[in-house]
Amino acid sequence: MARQKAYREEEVIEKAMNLFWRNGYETTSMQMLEKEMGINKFSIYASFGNKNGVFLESLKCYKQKLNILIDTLKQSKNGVLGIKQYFYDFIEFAKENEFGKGCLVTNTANELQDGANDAIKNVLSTFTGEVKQVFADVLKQDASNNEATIEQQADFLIIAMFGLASATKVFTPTQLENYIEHTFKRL
Amino acid sequence: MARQKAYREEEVIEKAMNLFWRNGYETTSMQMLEKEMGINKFSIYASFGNKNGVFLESLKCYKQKLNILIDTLKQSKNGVLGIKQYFYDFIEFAKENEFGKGCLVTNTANELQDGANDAIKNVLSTFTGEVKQVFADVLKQDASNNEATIEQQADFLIIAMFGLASATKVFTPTQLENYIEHTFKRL
DNA sequence: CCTATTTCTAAACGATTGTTTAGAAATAAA
DNA sequence: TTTATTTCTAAACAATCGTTTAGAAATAGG
Repeated sequence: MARQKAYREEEVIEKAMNLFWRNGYETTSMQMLEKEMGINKFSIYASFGNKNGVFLESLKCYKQKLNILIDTLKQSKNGVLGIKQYFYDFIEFAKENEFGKGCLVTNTANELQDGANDAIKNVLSTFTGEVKQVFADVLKQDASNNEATIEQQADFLIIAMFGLASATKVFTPTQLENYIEHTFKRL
Repeated sequence: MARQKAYREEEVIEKAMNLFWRNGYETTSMQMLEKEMGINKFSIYASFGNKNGVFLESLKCYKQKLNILIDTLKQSKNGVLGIKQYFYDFIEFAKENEFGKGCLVTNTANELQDGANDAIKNVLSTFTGEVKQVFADVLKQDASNNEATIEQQADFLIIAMFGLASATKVFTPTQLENYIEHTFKRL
């Protein structure tokens, strides 16, 4: 063998993920990634193939971080109140300054065009489906919900969550709180 | 005087607007604008200054189109049901193929970074404020609503609308309908 | 018709994009 | 210490970005 890497891939990919999270895919250039990750373009390409590869690994990294919130939701026994708490937890998770930076997945969905990379599209739809399933499982805790209403409520909540994620980038904390309270008022 | 323009600015800006609406600001290049608007780069710069100028005019054009829906809402006498109808009207307004293309304003808000153009930022916040005010005015039709609840409901609805606009790009018509029905169920 | 003025064509501008590459620096194994 | 292999630096790649410009084409007023 020979010379050894001067960086750990899990460490630099987390820095890349934060850059994509704040700036989006297109706005984040290889030059910015070089600077933020602290390694040369050569090393980036050697480790991740290309910009798309860096992004796909960043999505994995993001999912790991979000899974902490989702696991908390899975373990909650408060039914729909657990989901409400997840909404609040997400706001904290996405907080940057006064406003938030949204969700890396929904940000990407918003930015994505029709001709976008299929691998990325797959990650996005898989991700959304998984979260919706967790919502549905939690809603099942209330035995009075039949299958059809659970499906409808889960669909409603995943779109509400999608909207909230985008809203964190533009609306004030008070407005977001107001939104969550109204969303769960009669659910 | 001398040679006359071979195009009408209101016509070409509508084509530009549709391009921005479908593709976003960054993804839309001057080359694409040239092709879609049917005029040369020179003419674009002569008429609108630069890419940002084209975009600002496109936002005005978009607002004119959306104002038709908003005027309908203003004239409705059904209280919150008028707003619900506005939500449905918007989905139709944003429809492209199976999915929608969102709202040019909210798409831009999602795409925008902190360092973005101030003129654009102003248009966005002004626009959001105006729509929220229309929501509030309509909610006042129900005399049982006091000022505080009107403010809260208007805030809730503007975020719900913001989320719906983004959601049209990703979720199916059935899911969107489900979302609207749940949103207005107990309002 | 001539001239002044404007629009249009088409090429080029410098900067930046994502990606590649040649060669120096480093290090494990012989 | 030499050698083989890998990482790293730094420069360059072609393509595209938004923008500018020189000159041809067109036309209203003299």
